[in-house]
Amino acid sequence: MIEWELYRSFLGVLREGSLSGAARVLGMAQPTVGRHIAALEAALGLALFTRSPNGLLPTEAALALQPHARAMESTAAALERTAASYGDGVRGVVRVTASEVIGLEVLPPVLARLRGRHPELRIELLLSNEVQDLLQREADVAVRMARPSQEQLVARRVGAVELGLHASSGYLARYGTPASLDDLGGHALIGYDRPTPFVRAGLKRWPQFARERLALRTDSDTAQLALIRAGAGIGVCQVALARRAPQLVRVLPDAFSLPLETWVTMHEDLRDSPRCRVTFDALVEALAAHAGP
Amino acid sequence: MIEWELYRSFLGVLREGSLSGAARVLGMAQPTVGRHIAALEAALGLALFTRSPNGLLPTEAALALQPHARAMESTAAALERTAASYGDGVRGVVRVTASEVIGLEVLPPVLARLRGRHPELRIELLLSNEVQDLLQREADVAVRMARPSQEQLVARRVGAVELGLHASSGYLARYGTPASLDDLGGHALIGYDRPTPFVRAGLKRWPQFARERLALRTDSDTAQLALIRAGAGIGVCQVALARRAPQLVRVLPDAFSLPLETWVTMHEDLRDSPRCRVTFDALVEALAAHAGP
DNA sequence: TAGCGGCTATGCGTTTTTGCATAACGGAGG
DNA sequence: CCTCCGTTATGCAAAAACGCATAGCCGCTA
Repeated sequence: MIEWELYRSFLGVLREGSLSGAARVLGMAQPTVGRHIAALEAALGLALFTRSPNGLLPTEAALALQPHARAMESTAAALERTAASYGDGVRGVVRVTASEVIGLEVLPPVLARLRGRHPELRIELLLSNEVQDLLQREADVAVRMARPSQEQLVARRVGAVELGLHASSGYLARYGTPASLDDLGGHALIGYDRPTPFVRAGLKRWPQFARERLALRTDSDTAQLALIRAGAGIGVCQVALARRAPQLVRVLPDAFSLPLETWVTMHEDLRDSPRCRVTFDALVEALAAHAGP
Repeated sequence: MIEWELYRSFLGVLREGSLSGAARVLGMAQPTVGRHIAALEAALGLALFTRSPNGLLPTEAALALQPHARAMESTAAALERTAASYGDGVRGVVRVTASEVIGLEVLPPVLARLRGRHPELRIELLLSNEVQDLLQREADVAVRMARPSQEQLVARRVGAVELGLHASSGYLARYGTPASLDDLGGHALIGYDRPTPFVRAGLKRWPQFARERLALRTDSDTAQLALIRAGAGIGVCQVALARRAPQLVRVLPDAFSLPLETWVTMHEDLRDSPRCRVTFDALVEALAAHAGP
């Protein structure tokens, strides 16, 4: 029987690339980590690393085992969070996931207010457009732009976030305001570099934003927003965000409008966890105010 | 940081219901397991079991944590099997999953022959109609009645297994042979108790097998087969199987025929593992012979 | 070329963990 | 009512794991 502790050291070495580095991260001594790796190699009957004076190089086998070890790690973390949710009182850690734009532009004041009311609450923000797996407890509460498909989730629709074309007043003063979608051809357009399925769907309705016609391409929504604000061109961003920035002007509001249904979700088992419930409610309230009906 | 070893003891106690029982299974001393549980409770900050003189009773929290711990366990097992697949030579363990009928009626001689050729090969048979997750390595090689949807799988179509209506010659001699589907109403029909999606689809074409019209209901395919063989009535089974049993007669072959595409699949990473490859090839060959074109 | 900073590997004393033996307790059965 | 079999909890000695200190190796830099 192989001790599960060995997998931890294995992961540490894999990440840090050396026994010493892993020992630092894991809070153990370097000989201990070395002995763990040796024990694991003996138990599995294969070489996991090739020793070298400036670190350990993982073998092909080690790389094949890495996903499993990482899965164990994230499962252990999920277990601990589940356990933590059984504690009562609004305290402890809540992992919140949202898109980058929401996380940077909308959540900070909400979370600040929330922590003002509950100082013992700790919040971990996971900003990513990839959908985290709430069932596996990679996150506790999620803000998503799509109706959650899985059962076992508490999901609340908070309205629709409207996307629209925007530019800075400075840009429009210099290059003029387009009067129709056809006018966009002569403008500096901001859009995506590698199209996701979602973007591809949008391109069918507005082919003006095809990749080759763009003056500025980036897959970062926040970078697109920053570019629009800086007067670099015309791009898509949330109408509610643009309204708060005095220099931003909406362009062709009738010709370009894309409402995104917005949902706040969490695992149904967390319904009775005070810290998650409080966070969930705060997010629902804030996003309902931010999003349209 | 919580030691992962503690989760093992936790699982053991959860399964055995007592510290002593868990200690026996885990190969440790009972005080050790007791200390592990105490340490885990202290680390998580909640009670996992209520002690009683004849065992430990899991709390609600413990039951909530159980799935996570089980996930860690199966991941660890998957990791070990992946590691084992890196050893060369046709030796070691291969986990094969298939439906009960295939596993009981078709595989035994195949596996016996296979082990005759490779005595150091060990085989674990997982008989279940639930689709095991090959990506998570719950099994190494799978025989499935559906085209695998996931990528990363090596999948080989081996033909189609035909299902047909059958009864024993004894039954037909006593109660007569139905001449049409409508005649089935007067017969003792054998079918499913709780319909799965697959069964429900079949019911649309042959409503004669609706639940309330069945004389014998069981969700076990093998039990249905045994009932048909024993002359209990008319039911559905694989034509290829019935052909091998002298007392079985096919009924209404033109009115009832259901071909099931059959696939043998394994994880693509196992392609270079001799033991998995050999097993895969043997299954493909045997099932191609068993199934029709 | 000498020195420095990174790494791994090895001995050794100490701490921690484990297993054994045993006590204490409760229910089942004669 | 007493005994037996199962359980958990505790004390203590043995064993295992750990951390510290150090030796040795390599590459980089002055």
